[in-house]
Amino acid sequence: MTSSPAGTPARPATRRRVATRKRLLGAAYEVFAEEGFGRATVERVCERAGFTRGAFYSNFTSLDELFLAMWEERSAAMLADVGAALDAISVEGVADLRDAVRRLLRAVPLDEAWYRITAEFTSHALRTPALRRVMAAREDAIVAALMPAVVATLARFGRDVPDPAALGQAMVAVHDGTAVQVLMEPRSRTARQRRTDLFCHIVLAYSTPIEG
Amino acid sequence: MTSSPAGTPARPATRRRVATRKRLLGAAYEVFAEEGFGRATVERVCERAGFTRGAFYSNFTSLDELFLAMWEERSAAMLADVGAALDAISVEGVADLRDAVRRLLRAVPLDEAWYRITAEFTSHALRTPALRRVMAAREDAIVAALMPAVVATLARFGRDVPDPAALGQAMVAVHDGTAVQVLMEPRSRTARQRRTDLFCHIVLAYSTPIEG
DNA sequence: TGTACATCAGTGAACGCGCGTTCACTGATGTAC
DNA sequence: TGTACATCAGTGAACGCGCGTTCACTGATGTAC
Repeated sequence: MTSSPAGTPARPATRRRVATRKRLLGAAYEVFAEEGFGRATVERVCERAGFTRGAFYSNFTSLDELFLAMWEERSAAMLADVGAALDAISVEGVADLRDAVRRLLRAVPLDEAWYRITAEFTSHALRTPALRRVMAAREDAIVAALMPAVVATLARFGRDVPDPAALGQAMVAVHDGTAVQVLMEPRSRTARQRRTDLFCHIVLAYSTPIEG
Repeated sequence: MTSSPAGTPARPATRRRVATRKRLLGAAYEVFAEEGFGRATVERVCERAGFTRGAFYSNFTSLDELFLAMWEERSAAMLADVGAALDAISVEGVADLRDAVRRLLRAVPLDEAWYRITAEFTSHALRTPALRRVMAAREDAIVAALMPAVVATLARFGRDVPDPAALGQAMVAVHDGTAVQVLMEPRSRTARQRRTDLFCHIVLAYSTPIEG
């Protein structure tokens, strides 16, 4: 996934280069979130990062490449965060299922900037076959990484999940679908509460009581 | 919602003008779907419609205005279509609840171009307060227009819906969330089937058996 | 129905701007002694 | 640790393109008789 081809690139270039890449990736995050994918330009990203455009071309070959690199970095980081939060929940004491769901949802940050980037990436991926595969792979990775903790937590409340993959896909869909609603009406408590309700319903619908 | 201010504009301009607007709106639909919101240009839209750029400025003041006009027209049309399909379902004989859900989903076209435009609009709306309101209003209209038929159909299967608004919001969220999944993996039957399953679960979770 | 005229709607050329992309160059960084 | 040198990384100027926006103009459309 990094830009190094077959041969080992020894050290990942110089410190300076690493720092420059990092600043460009950070600037890309902000600019893509603010302007949208189509409106983001090399010029704006470099300006935000405090470089001239030449610096960009010395590190990336296209905005697409930069966007993808940024997205992979961020989504991997977010997956790790959520995973850790989930593990914490499954260890900590939680009162009941609804409480567990509430904590789970709090663990997934409803960051507007990140959501915008996701939406942009989705649109773009629908237009670009290679990105579709990247996105599908990421979703599989998310489901694979998170479901064990979800299943474990449900087991502690006496519930078995016969088809974890189906529950995973349902949770991702419901998360995405309700995230927009909540972000569109940030003040509305109703939207947030209904989101939690919906998650509880899903979790119950996809699990069965363990006998004994 | 149309561009006429307070005073009645008598005839809606000349036939020619009406035809030009229509062609521009159609071209906008295609170009926005293909290029994305940020990459669509006045030049491309006019080229697609077979006009020079001047024609655009004679009819609209900005791409934003054209986009919004197009979106409102299309989403209203789609709402009407789905409403009609729903009414048909609630009248026709359907075997069971799952069958009703399956027909309902078939009534909502999973058109990729339209989905892209929706995704673009969502991203854009998140960045533009005025558009947020437009989008929230549209969602309310969708729920208000469709729920009566949904509730009626459920009643025919002996189920009561205590909170139609909550079910409506849940259905919209699940529709949007699963639509991406299905469009991302168009060949996968699994995705489609899980989508139907999820809808069935939701419908059951938000309704209760009628006594007697 | 046909003709003459007025108004309207889209044309196409012009201007300028922002940006993508390249590249010779310079200052920063790392290495060898 | 300090110095000399080689390489590397980002600079900034230059070029050109695509596009937004304007506007005088012309051909199309509608109206009055």
